[in-house]
Amino acid sequence: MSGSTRRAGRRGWKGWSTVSQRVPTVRDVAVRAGVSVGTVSKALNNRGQLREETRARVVAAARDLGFRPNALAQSLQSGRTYTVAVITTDRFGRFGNPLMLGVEDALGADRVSVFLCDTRDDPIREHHHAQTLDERRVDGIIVAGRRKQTRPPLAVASGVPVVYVIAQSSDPSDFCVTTDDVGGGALAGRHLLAAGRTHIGHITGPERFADPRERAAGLQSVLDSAGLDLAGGQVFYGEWSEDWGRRAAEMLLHAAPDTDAIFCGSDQIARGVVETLRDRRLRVPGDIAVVGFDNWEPMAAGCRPPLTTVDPNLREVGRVAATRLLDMIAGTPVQGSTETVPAWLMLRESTGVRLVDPQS
Amino acid sequence: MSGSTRRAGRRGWKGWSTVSQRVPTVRDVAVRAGVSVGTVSKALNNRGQLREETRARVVAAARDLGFRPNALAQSLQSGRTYTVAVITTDRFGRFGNPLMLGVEDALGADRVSVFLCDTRDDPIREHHHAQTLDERRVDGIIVAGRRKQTRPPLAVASGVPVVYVIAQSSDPSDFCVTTDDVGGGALAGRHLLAAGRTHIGHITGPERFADPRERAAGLQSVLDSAGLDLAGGQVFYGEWSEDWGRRAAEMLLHAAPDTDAIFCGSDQIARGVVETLRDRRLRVPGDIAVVGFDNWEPMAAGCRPPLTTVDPNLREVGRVAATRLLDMIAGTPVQGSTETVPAWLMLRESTGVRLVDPQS
DNA sequence: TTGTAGGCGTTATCAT
DNA sequence: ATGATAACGCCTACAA
Repeated sequence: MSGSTRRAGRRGWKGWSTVSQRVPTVRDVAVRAGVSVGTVSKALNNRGQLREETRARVVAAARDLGFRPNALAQSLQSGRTYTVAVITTDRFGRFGNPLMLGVEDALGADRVSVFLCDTRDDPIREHHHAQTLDERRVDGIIVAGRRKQTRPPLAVASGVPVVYVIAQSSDPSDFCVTTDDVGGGALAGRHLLAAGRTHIGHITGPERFADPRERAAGLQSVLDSAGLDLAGGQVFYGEWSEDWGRRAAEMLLHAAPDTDAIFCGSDQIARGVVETLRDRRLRVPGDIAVVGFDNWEPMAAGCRPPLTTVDPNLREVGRVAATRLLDMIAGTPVQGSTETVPAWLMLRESTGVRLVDPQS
Repeated sequence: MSGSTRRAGRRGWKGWSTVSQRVPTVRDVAVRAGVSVGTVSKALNNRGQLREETRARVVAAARDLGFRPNALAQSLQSGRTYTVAVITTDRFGRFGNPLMLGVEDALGADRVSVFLCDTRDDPIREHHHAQTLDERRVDGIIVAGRRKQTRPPLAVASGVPVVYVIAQSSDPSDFCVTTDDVGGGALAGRHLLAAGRTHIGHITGPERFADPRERAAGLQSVLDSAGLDLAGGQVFYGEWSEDWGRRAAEMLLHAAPDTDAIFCGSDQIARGVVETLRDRRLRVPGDIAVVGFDNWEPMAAGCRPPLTTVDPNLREVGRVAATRLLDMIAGTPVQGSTETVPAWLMLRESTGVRLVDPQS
């Protein structure tokens, strides 16, 4: 509970009043240390020339008082807030998590705090957030979409650095960090080829999205180089659901009974596929190898057998985005207009890799 | 890209310089409108007595200049930042998502921005964040743990309202909002009883955690009232994994072959259980009904059959926590030291509910 | 080596 | 009805 007067606003405290314990300012520290406010500032920021004894006295006074510099006042005069915002349309969805982790990796080292704004796919909300962030004078903004698409630039005051993630701005001069879906598809394809599979099918999400199309293109290019055709003669586009995975697997096996590998556009789809295979008494990876996409741990690891899957490296995407943003804030011009982060392959058992137990 | 001098700090802009477009202040608006800064403030905030014509002129000037009030300056003088922080130990995990959604539900209406801080279960990190938040003068803090346990109070300046979520503070005077796991367990139990099941088993997570114990207690109390015993004669405590669900289901069926319902401590466990049941040619819900816990949509809905599951109502927990925090900030004393949010049951097919298609 | 004063952008009080 | 001015808390020239 603990409520007491801790603010300095002239309006004073409007709540129930308790002991009036003002939060200490440089002035209080100065009085206690028997010096002036200027000296306090210098002592606490290691600036200027000060006698060691004085500095120590000030530091001690600050410590005794529990002095915390007011970041608002500091920012007001420095013009830097050490604050950035992440605007996500993702409804705090699962893709946002690794991304945020990466962002914090990069930002945490720099004492930068993060405003999290969820637009819930509502342009009104987004605009509202953009305005608020303007007013708060954030140093920079990361705009994260969950799909590869082009979106209008964030309506924000000119001059605030913005980095787009996955969904890129329609303004070609804006900078964007994104995943490598073509590369991810190719990775899966090469892995299956290396495992000796030659009849590879592909089941994925909606064709109207760019992401699944790119993944399919990556796979296709690898098959082309190997002189192979897609099992079933087509990409099975559908939905991002387990159920689609189940149904599409039936279709694929019906069209191409000799299929010996299936690359899936998501781990959810892959789970559905694996379930159908099990129902049909087909062994994974014995008869058919399966590769997923996302490396969504609980989905992929919980699968039986555990799923080999393409990890789009979202955490790294977040880290890169934040790093570039910091660069822009510092004034270092970032080169290029889009940076693509390579995907990598998480090897589990669904493609026949036998993981060696380090214990044995 | 767009980088220009937009800050007012005396240090000036250290980056590459472009057109020097200062961000407009009340002063600029005042000049353009031909009035004084005080008048601008009144006009823009609808305060004091002003001629309508003047007000309009000021508003127009502000609009023309793209004026955005500097929130830092406002906060400095008002003592309110309209900013709260959510500190989570959850590594941005999945439980944090619905929680954050609820928090934003409550906060969004009030123009309050959210700092998101992830401690990654590291007390050092937590302390560091607490200090930063102190300096930023946030109006309040929500501390969210992912498990029901007692934790030391957040080391933060006295006077900042703090609401704990799920994990409660060891200081009994601190306020906490949490889930109703006993109630959730009871809900599951009553539902299964109502479905005519009388041999109900329970498979759940580690016994050392309070959450699974409470869920088990809730189920047990319902069984007691009905004069029934737990199928298998014990709660099957284990891990939060599908694999444990698979193994435990074998054990339970071995111990009590007449089991006709299984309540699982998580949706992941439930998926494992369902898989084992399918392998054994047992129909769900025909032979055995299954109830999960979490209502983790992709897990529960992707299951075949879709999983009836207890929804711990995390979004509501977040909403309540934020609402109470706003109350505390406003000075309204919150009553009680813990508020428990009721769980509810998401009905799907794994307990025999036949969902009526609204189309037909 | 230390103190003084001005300003960051805004709001509120008190003159006018 | 409007203007001038003093805070809010801090930092940094510049003066002492």
